[in-house]
Amino acid sequence: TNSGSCTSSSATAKDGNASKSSHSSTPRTRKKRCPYSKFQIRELEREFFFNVYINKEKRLQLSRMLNLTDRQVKIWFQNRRMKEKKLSRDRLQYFSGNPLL
Amino acid sequence: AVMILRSRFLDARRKRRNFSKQATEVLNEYFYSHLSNPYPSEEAKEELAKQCGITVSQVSNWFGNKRIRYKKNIGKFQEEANLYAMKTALGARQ
DNA sequence: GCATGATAAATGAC
DNA sequence: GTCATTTATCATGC
Repeated sequence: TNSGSCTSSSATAKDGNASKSSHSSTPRTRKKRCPYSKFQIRELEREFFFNVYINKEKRLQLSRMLNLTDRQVKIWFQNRRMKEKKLSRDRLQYFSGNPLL
Repeated sequence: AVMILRSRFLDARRKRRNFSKQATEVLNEYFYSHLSNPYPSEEAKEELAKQCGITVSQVSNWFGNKRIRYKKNIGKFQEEANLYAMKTALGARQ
């Protein structure tokens, strides 16, 4: 859908530096939330299907392929595991105590 | 039949339905009576969920949305805040 | 047309 | 690592 804004054109090598300035007033901008593309999601989901925990090598490889940082891929897997856990809880609650069947 | 249930579950997730008036009432009462620290404990969430007839996750969602939307525009919620402050004050009198 | 509930990135506590 | 949370975005209700 979108193309130009979030695709991390720069900062591929080092991201999130300059956080050190420790001078009293640097609001250290929280990274703006940018939704990932369909392609990125598909590849992330594909890898998640094979293994819920991703190792460092695959993470680096995947981050390069998808033009994301290691940190972003790592965090995506963390969030995805939490999502899976919540889906399990919802499924259990939904199908439990069901008068049908 | 299983497929029916499954499909109903799958699209029942993002199909949003507004909470009942009473549920919103209960949630707002808690929120505005804990305005200095609107972070209910896990036990409080479970109690609120039971009272409102919703899940704990829905309670968490409601408080998350409420906190940030209140913070973003306190003025817009001033009237509502006064209303519930009045309500709790009256409730405490008896 | 916004209000509202749910979900998706991102952070931080632990 | 988990997990509650913040924030923006999405999808729907009305």
